[in-house]
Amino acid sequence: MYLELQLQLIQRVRDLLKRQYDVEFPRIVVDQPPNVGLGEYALPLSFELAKKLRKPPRKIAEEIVAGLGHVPGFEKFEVAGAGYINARINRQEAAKLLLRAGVARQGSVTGKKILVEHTSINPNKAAHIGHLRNAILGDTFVRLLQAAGAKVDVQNYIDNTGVQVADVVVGFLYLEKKGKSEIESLITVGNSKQPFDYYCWDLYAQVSRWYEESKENLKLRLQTLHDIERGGNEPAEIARLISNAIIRRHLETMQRLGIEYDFLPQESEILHLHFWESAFEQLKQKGVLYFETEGKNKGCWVMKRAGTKAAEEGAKGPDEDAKVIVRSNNTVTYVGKDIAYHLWKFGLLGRDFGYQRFYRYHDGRQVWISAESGEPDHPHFGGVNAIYNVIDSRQADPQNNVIEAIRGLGHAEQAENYHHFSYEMVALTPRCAMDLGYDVSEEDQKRAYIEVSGRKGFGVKADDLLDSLIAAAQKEVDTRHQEMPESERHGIASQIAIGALRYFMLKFTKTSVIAFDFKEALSFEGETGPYAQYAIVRATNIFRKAGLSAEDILAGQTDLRFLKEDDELWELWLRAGQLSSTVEQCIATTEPAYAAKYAFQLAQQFNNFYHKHHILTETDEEKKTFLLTTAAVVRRALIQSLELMGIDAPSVM
RNA sequence: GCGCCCGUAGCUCAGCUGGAUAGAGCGGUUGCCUCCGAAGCAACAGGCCGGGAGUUCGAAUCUCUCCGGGCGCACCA
Repeated sequence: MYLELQLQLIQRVRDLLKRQYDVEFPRIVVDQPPNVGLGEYALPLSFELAKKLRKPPRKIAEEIVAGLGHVPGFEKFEVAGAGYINARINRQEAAKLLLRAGVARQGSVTGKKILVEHTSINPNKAAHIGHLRNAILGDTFVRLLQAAGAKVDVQNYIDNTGVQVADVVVGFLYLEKKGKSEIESLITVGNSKQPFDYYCWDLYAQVSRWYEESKENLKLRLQTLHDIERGGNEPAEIARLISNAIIRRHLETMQRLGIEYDFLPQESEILHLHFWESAFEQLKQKGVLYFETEGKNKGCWVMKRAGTKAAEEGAKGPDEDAKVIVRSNNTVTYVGKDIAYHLWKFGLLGRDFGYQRFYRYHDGRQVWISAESGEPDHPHFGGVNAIYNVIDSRQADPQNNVIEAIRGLGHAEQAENYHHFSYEMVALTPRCAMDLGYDVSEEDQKRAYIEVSGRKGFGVKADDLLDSLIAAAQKEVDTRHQEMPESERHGIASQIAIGALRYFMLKFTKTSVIAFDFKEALSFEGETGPYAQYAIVRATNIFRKAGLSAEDILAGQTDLRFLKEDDELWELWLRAGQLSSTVEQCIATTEPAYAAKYAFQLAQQFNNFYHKHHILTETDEEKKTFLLTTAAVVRRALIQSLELMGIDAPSVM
């Protein structure tokens, strides 16, 4: 509701400026006045116009107000302060809009086909808190795009032929002397003391230490890596076995959080289906790559590194800054493979994966995985308008190189629609690390935070964290709902735990490093998911107690005149009406944290309202109906805002 | 050396496409459950917005510079 009116207002002002002053304003800034008593929109544009028109801002503001006349949906316009133009919404009309706020999405991404890649954990160990931030950010962004009317494919890239998988293969073959069948029995549920991804977590850390013992050990690593890349040998078969088992574990872990995928493209197929050869031809043809004949990169195919200045004509010597794409031994680097993969995403490669069914969710949704020869009947992936890669900020350089390669091939539009959804890492506070029993050097103890490291086996596993959260939530539920059957209490505890975890990962902006702290993450009070869930439960209880359904109340009649008289109540409605502007804001800035902020603030305002107005004992029937409608409108907006973040609204708490 | 990110209340963070009195949560102090559930509400205390200079009618927000912290810059992925 808020967004629609804002767009209408901007259009009217733009037309007026053109007509009255013959000026074009590319971007008209719209703020909100400090309090709703002054109106719902504030336009500071007269200040900027003052220079151009050589008139005092107040004078300009007055002229604009006079020129605007009546705008549908608005009550009036006023000049305030030194020259603000404040716009007042017609509250009753706006409220009617909000009451029947159907879906009718109309946003910047409506109808677009978008690919979001997230999670992309190396398939060699259990998922940890850093991976959770990635997956939760990605999944929430998917939900935001879908809410705005986009068609979204969710992909989880699997680097199944890289060093990390090779390391675990080395661990099994040379440290534990285990063969295929023994590994198979470790994978099979019931045959091992711990889940396979946990087992590999420890083995991976062990191998990393073992490498430091001798150069010989490192040789085995390289040899194993080459075997896996080539395929058709025992290490490669074991790698496939491990990778598939770990991917299943990751899918299960993420499923606990309500995170699902459509397609798992694997590096093995990018190699074996010769995606690179096709990309290489294009890159050579367009001159994006050139063969270096001197300097340190002699004998390699290289490209100009993104962000570096183009070498001037007279510059002597080779561009030592260049990024190597094909090594002098003719093998292709990671960025090279990534270029090919991203050409595929945009449908520019001229090749496709084979597809096989891999995993099926309870709701029937099917996850596909890449294969050399796939099933004949499969959905089509790739060939999208825009992509978002949820990848941590440390990979900004390689990501930019891929973008520049695509631009260099002449695909300027695709390069513009290639978004590196960059976020900062999750780290542990030294305190937290020591509590977990890790040895922390004196040097590290002085730091604000220590990076999580799979290689060192240093971190908090996703499943462990979720288990602790569920246990903590269940303790609370148990004391409040002794009458409930255990399974039901567990279900609610899970919803609360997921709410707490997902909200925790979303409340920080992407650019902020999360210094993980158990106390904060395990909290259900204050700015948390459960706080917002609790507000919904309170609203639900009102309707339950009154024997009414919130849906019926929304469909029924109510006297909206109270909105004219009470600024606080109107503010609540207004906030509820800002849900779609929040979605747009999140998408435009690729920042889901705004959705978290919005949900919390709305819940806060609702709790305030709940405390102030005792609805069920209200004696004025008209007022009572209106208050019930208010609760229903806010409840619906709260539920929708939590849905955007993948957080359920429990029936009770 | 070059590039990116961060520095706002005791702690953790919002606010940064310049705009009206700098916000929240936690922690601290103090109130509020015969009343729709207190996982809640209210109040108080707490800030040269890292330092300096500049642009502007106006700067936490933009520019420059310095200081402090983090992360990148492989013929690794």
